[in-house]
Amino acid sequence: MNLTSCVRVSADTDHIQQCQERLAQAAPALSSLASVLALTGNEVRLQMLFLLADEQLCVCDLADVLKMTISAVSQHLRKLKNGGVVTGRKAGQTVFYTLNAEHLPVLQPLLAHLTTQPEPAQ
Amino acid sequence: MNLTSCVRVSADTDHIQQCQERLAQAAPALSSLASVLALTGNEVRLQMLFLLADEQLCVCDLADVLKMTISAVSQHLRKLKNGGVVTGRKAGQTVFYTLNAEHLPVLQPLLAHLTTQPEPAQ
DNA sequence: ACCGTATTTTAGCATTAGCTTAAATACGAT
DNA sequence: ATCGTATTTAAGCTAATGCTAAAATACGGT
Repeated sequence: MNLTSCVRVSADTDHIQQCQERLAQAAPALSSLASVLALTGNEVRLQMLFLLADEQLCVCDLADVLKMTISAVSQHLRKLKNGGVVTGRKAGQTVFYTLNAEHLPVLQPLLAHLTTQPEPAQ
Repeated sequence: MNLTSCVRVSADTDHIQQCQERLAQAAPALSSLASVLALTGNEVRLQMLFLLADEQLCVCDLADVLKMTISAVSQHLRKLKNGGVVTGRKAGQTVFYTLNAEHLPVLQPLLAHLTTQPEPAQ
């Protein structure tokens, strides 16, 4: 049969449409948020953001701390930069990265979960 | 040469170690957070969570609203369920999904960004 | 100008993600 | 028990992700 939806009574079209409208209204904010979250959803990048929340760091520093290739670190930073999450400031030949103000409202509550002592889960 | 780090003076080992310790301390919370964010970082799943924050929905409803295959929706829900983000309650033959309390502290501030009118970016 | 350092970029590869299709399971009604 | 509906699962395919290795760029010092 391969129906794309159920036949249940409760599937009233009004309700479905109402949901779709709510989605449509939130759409731009939602897709912007999703792309920021996709960036933070990588463990390496989340570590970077956690560190950058405290102080600006250069590519070398991050590579040292994370024990990763400079190239790999640079590629992550590029993604974060393209996503508007971090900014690179050049000082001589080294580039210092900082959290970008644009998405701080999203980032800060997230990073807050990492500094507060998570109470023993019981 | 292919150095894994720079030779700069500012790369003092103490500082690097200090960062590594901060990371190590946050590690468990950080990797847990990263996996939740990876789940929310998908646009389809973020839409689902946005809808589920308002009311519980079944697989059919979500498929209708999102105009997606039931199978695709079900697979997204499985990921969310495995990640502890949603819970499925069975009622007859339909399964209603709800946001799980466990990760609400992370989710709610995120979803809040979607309901508040984002002021025109200027 | 040349060399060395810091960073970025490219190409290539292995792994993962998300979808489709089709089959399998769960449950209710008859 | 059988049939139809709701959901899950499995297999397969394509596209995206994250890494490595190597080349390219940017910049300072000599």
